[in-house]
Amino acid sequence: MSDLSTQDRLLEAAYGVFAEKGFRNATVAEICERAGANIAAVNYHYGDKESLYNACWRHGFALAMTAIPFDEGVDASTRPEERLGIFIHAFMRRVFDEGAVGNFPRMMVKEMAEPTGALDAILEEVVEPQKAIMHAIVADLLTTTPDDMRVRACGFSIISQCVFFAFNRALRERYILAHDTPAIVAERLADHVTRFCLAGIADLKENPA
Amino acid sequence: MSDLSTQDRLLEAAYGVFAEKGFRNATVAEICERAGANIAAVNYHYGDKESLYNACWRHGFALAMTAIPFDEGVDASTRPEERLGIFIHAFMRRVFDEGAVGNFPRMMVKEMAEPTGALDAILEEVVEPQKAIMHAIVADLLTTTPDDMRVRACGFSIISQCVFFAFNRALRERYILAHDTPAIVAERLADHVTRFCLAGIADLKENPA
Amino acid sequence: MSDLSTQDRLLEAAYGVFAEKGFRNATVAEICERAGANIAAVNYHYGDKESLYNACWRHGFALAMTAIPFDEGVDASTRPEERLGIFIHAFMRRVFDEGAVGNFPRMMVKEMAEPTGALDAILEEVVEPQKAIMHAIVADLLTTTPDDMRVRACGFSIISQCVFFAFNRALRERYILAHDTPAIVAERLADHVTRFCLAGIADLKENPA
Amino acid sequence: MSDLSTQDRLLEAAYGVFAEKGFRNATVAEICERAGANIAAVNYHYGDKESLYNACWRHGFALAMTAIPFDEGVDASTRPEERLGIFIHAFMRRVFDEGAVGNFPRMMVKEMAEPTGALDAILEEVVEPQKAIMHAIVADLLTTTPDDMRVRACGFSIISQCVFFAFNRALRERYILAHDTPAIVAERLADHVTRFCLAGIADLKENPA
DNA sequence: TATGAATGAGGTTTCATTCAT
DNA sequence: GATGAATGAAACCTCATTCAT
Repeated sequence: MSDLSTQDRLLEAAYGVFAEKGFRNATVAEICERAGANIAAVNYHYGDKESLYNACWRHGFALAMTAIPFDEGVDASTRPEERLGIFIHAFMRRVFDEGAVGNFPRMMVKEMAEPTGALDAILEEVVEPQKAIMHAIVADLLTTTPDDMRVRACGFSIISQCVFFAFNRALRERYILAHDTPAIVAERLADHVTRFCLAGIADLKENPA
Repeated sequence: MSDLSTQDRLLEAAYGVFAEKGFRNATVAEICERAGANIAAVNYHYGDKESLYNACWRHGFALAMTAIPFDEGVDASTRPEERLGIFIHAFMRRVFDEGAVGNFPRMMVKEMAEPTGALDAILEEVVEPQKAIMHAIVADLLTTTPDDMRVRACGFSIISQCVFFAFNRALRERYILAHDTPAIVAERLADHVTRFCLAGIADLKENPA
Repeated sequence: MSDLSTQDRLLEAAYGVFAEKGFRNATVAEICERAGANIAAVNYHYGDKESLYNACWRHGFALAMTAIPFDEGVDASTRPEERLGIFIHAFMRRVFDEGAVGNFPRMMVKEMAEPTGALDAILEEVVEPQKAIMHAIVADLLTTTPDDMRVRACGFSIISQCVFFAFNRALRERYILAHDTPAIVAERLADHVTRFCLAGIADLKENPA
Repeated sequence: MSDLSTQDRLLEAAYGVFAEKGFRNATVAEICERAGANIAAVNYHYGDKESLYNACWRHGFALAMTAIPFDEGVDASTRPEERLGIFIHAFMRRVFDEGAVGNFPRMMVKEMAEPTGALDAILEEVVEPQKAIMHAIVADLLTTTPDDMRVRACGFSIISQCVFFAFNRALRERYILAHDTPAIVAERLADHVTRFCLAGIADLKENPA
């Protein structure tokens, strides 16, 4: 087991299983087994499977935000190009993390692909804050406001690239050089995406449609 | 029902259900019901649920490729910038299609997020051919060969943006202006992605790392 | 088993078990076992336990009404005293029936004591029709209309006596001479109740409050 | 909570829950929650759920007998007609009581409808004493002895009417004018039952079968 | 060729009870 | 004297698959 309480062991086990299999494919039995707990433990500590799932969202969100914040080293003097790079690098490091932090984008992608009833709340509480940060940066780069349609378009371009490799391990293994560590791959990919997007944004700024 | 054979009605029904719910969440009962067929029909005609799922992949792939090919109007004289635009527009039109064609990227995203045993074969048979087409275009743009690392990087940037809105309807409705038809949204988004990516590729070409 | 279909065997088994134990105390497992059917049979044939319960109500109602109608031998010339006797005797025979017919009042009493969501519909569909018949008779006896408060009062007095011994076997065995057959006991008790009530009604008629 | 000991709070809570839901439908968890006690409190203080149930019977019986005795204002000179009226009024007041006293007939009816192992003891300890009192009155009215068959028959007629509205609230609300308070309804109903039964008994006395 | 009935494995949840503290 | 955590049995329900016809 571990030195954690049963309730916390359940949370960690569930977080891993949900990230790996999604809500429906995950079974309470497997979660309990991984946590070294009785089959009825989920019900006792969390009421039902869905509440445990919600608890995992809160747990993962806090974990990811704390472990890899989007504004590390950022201050008033940081240029927007740099801030965008920091945002993308942070996102990419999360996605390629093979531990608890990486489970968060994996849960995200699964929820997006096969939404449970929790999707709306998640979009609101998890996606919106991150989007706001990123849109502010892009608006700076375009010297416009966050509600500019071009900001939204660029925001989508950035996010979609950041999210892509959270899909599954097979994808990562197949399309990325396997002889580098995930951390290095994340770094290189983030560099690429940052540069790629900065070029796209610059083009949009210089030549308005 | 329709004038199709039971076997074909099952295929069409299953294709829709799998696209909507993914493999595990789809039930044989619902598929049979939608097909106006007996509960035993799936096993009778396809052996088991998984074989039907595989048949849906082949069905959807052929359908998507035929209905919206990647090279419409392309000939030897078409410039690579234009060919990339055609590729991206075709992809986006598939993703935003609300009928049978759109089911294909929806199945894709679900399979990516929660892979079944079929993932490897799908990557090989479905993803690789599309990737080859697109990598050839990008290689042309970069005046290099398709195995160039920069080609792979740009390829990933392009694909990830094309795929994003296949995730789910909630995402589309939340992040895209709702007062336009899907076809118009697809068009605009494809324009944006094409331009955005061309700028990124041009940057990579002009200033090699 | 028997020569009935599984669906019908389930219905009969469930009818008996619900009458004996009430909705909550009855288990799907026991019903299936008694019916010689698989544990999943209830779900297959009736959807869920509650729907089977509702089917039992319809089954029992039809059975009781057919086997022991309230108006046997009644025609236009039958005097209300006699009609009341026939009503009470029929009711009492149902209550003391030790077979399928008797299960109906037993289900009734259990539903009354520990209502499920079905109570309201049952009161409407089962109780009201019987009440209407009986109130008409009492109104005749009192030479008034069925909505007269005295009719309602007498109706309650009659019904409560008819229902009482549906409670449980222990009650019947303890408070009724055991050396007579249930049929004979029912007969005697019905005679008593008829006479007792006619006297009460007559008193109400002769000396209005 | 209250100033009672945990044990007594459990008893009161359980008494209410058992009366409302019956033995099986009541859960130990709800009882403990209502009592502001720990989930293990029932087992700690009473051994198991069934023993607590038995304790509730004793509690409720004492409560009902003390709060609304059957012989209030009765002395040697009280005529049997009046004594019957007092008995019926007391019974009816219990049934229509909406507090702790009313819980007793409610438990009674539930136990009758879905007997637990406790039924026999309850019949012996609870029902028999009340029956003896009432039979003595009826025997007086019939100028006979309590073991006369007619006494038992009339006793049953009386009791069944007294018990009826203990079934459930839905019944009361549906069949009784709702614009009167329960206390007034009980009074009127008791008047009716008393008169109705006296007439029935008188008839039996004057015209022996 | 096709079906409707039937099944067994496995899922989530409920709940009285136990146990270490 | 009392508690909170934990448990095992058993309940209902779902679903892909099988089988006799």
